[in-house]
Amino acid sequence: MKDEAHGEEKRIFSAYLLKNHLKRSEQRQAIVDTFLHSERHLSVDDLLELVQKRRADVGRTTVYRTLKLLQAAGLAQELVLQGETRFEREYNRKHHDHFICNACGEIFEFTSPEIEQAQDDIAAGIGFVIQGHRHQIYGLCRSCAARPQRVEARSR
Amino acid sequence: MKDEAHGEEKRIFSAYLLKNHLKRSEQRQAIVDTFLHSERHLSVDDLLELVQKRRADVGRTTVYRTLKLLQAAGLAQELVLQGETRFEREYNRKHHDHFICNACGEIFEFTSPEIEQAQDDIAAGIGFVIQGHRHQIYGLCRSCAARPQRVEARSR
DNA sequence: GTTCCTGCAAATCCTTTGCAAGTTC
DNA sequence: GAACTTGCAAAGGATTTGCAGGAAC
Repeated sequence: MKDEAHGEEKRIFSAYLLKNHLKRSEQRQAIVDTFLHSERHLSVDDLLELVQKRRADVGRTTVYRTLKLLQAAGLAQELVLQGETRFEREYNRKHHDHFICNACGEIFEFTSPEIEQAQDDIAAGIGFVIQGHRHQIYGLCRSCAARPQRVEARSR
Repeated sequence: MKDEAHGEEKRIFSAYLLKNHLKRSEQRQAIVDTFLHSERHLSVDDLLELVQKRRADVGRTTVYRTLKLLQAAGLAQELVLQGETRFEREYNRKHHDHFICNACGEIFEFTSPEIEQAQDDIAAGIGFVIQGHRHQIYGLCRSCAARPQRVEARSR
C-alpha cells in the first residue's frame, strides 16, 4: 500500500545514518517504517506495539533509541500532551498545533497564519529569534461537548 | 516587605483548606508563602531550596503535596518548559504564554489578544470548547541572539 | 575483524505512597 | 482524642545506561 510513501524521509534517515557512521539494522528499519507510516501521535508504547506486530523481537529500548535518532534527523518531534509524551512526524509537515479533547483524548491539528504572524510580531518586539514553538489548546471536542456528563468528570 | 501581599490568594488558600477539612501547618504555610512571593517559574527543587532557607526541616515530599493543593485551589499552574516541570502562580494573573530562550533558559511572558481571538475562531469552527491552553515559543532572547556561539551550541 | 546494535537487567530520575511519629483542631 | 501532616524510606513509572552476545560493514 504505502510502501513507496515517505521516500524523502527515508532518504533523510539514510543520510543521517551515513553521516554518523551508524548502521542499518532490521529493527531500526522496522521502527522507522512504522513510525513514518503512522499518522497519529504515538506514545512509545503505541509505537512499540505497532512495531511488534511486524517483528515481535523488537525491544522497548530500541524504540527509545530509534526515536532519538529520528528526532536528531529532524523527522520526529516529541510533544507532551496532557502529561503524556508522544511523538509525531516532523519533516515537511506544515507547521501545526494541537487541540486536545479533555474528555476523549482525541487530538486535532490546526494551523493559523494569524497566530504565526502575531508570534512573529511579538518576538520582533522583544528582539527574540524564534526557533520553534509548542501550542496546545485543551477543551472539549464537538461530540464530547454535547455530552454534559463528561464535563462533570473533567472539572473535578 | 511583601508580607501583606497576596492577601487574596492566602484567603483563597485558607478557604480551600477549610472546605476540605485540611489543617494549617507551619510547613504548609511556609511553602505557600514562599511560592506566592515568588515571581519566577519554579521547579520543585527551586521551591524546596527557597523554603528551606526559612525552615530547614521542610521535606521535598511536603513541597510536592503542597503544590498539589495550590493547583487544586487554583493558585498554581504546572507547566513543562524544555522538558522541565515548573510551577507558576495562577490566580488573577492575566492569561499569558511564554517565550523560552534556548541558550540562557530565561523565560519571558507575553499576551496577545490577536492570538486569543484566532484561537477562539478556530475552536468555534470545529465546535471545540476551549478550557485552557499552553503556548510556548522557543528561540533566542535578544542578548543570546547577539552571541552567535550560543547558536552553535544549541543547534546540535 | 572492527564497529555498531540489540535486548536484558540494572540504574536513574522524578514523583507518589505507606507508615509511624508528631501536630492541629 | 480524632483527624490530618510530616519526613523518611520504599515503591512506581518513565527513560537511560552498562554489558555481553549478535549483526552490519
